[in-house]
Amino acid sequence: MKKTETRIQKKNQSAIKAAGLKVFSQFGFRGSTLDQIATESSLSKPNILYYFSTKEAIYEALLSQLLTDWLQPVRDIDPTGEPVEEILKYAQHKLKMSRLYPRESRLYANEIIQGAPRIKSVLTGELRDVVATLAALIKSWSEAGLIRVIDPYHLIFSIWAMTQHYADFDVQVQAVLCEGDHFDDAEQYLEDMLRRMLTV
Amino acid sequence: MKKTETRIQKKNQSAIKAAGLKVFSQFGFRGSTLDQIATESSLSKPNILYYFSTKEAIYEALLSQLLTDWLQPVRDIDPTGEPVEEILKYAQHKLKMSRLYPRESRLYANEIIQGAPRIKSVLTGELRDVVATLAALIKSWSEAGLIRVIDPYHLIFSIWAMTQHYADFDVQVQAVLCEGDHFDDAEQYLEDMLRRMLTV
DNA sequence: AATTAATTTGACCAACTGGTAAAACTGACG
DNA sequence: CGTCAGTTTTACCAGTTGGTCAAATTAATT
Repeated sequence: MKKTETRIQKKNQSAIKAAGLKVFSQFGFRGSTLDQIATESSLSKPNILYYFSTKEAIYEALLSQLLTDWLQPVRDIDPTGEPVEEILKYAQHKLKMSRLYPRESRLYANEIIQGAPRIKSVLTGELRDVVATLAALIKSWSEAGLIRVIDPYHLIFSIWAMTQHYADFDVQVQAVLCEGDHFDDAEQYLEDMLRRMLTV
Repeated sequence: MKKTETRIQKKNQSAIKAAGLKVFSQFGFRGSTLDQIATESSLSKPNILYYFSTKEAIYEALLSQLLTDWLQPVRDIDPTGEPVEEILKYAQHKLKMSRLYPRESRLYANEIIQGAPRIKSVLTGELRDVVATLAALIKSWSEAGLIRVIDPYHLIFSIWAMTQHYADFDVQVQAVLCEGDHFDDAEQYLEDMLRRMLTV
């Protein structure tokens, strides 16, 4: 039963998490060091370990919060709404998250690429269920003739792949195109693609 | 002027590269250790350093070979061929590489996510040029009325994103769907999508 | 078989790793 | 002011890291 969270605690914990996000998202769990996080957060290493008992605790705090935010937009899809618009809205939300929180996206990408050792149970549990529900909804829409017949799972994968690409592969996008923000173009392209794929 | 490469040299160098690929693709450069590569290749650590002077040398040997293989399919696109089929063929080739060489894909993904510190010059050089040429070709096709008007760069990005997704995020795909090979379904989905996007 | 070149090993190192312990400091509150 | 929980620092540790070196072993050549 915790009640009092000092103002200092709040400040330092969020500073550590911000620094951890920066470091972990770039180098992955094993490639990151407490010293980097210490430098980045302007705190001493033992001081960090005063708030988080281990390096892993920081990483897992970040991951668990991430997973919550990650799945929410899927749950926000309205089964009674207009199908094409609902899917479009979801894709746009996902793209906006890539734009606003690219580090979170890269942190997640790193974890998955490394075989998801710390969140595999969430993937086969919560994630799988949420996606199964969404896939069933999409299938029911296409059976009702509201959208074109389409493999719901690969549709979802394509939305994930394309939206996250602009966060995870940002340096490549920046290298191929000129430097700058390309999310508006990406959104337009994505909308065009999804409308083409979904309208009967 | 090298000519004689011992049979032992060939065997060990390729064993080291195979082990390095396995380790680096999972943990990234900083998260991987020579000891892991040594164990994986069944060679002693000093023996590895007899063939590659540093850990970085192994990593860079892998990366440079990868970049060559990576860009070739783009160059193989025939400007005089049937546009939709050429683009489709390219996407299928890319997907097949994800299927056959997922580790290479993850190695590349790791490098890019980490900011591409060792290949940024290739990205803004060779890659950018090759992609610019392809984008110009696609644009000329759409101007000639052979394919629908479409942003060539984001088309390319969407192909990259979707094909690489099945290699890089394999654990997630396996978790959401049942275990098994989903590349055939992915290919079908991708073909459907590209035809919808490209046909006038 | 002898000699030479190529390969492998064991012992070692300095720098860095995650983490600990206790002392020293700080700030809120009676 | 005193006190005491909350916070920070200094010094430290054992294990791991990339890498070296010379000696020992093996393979190729004469």
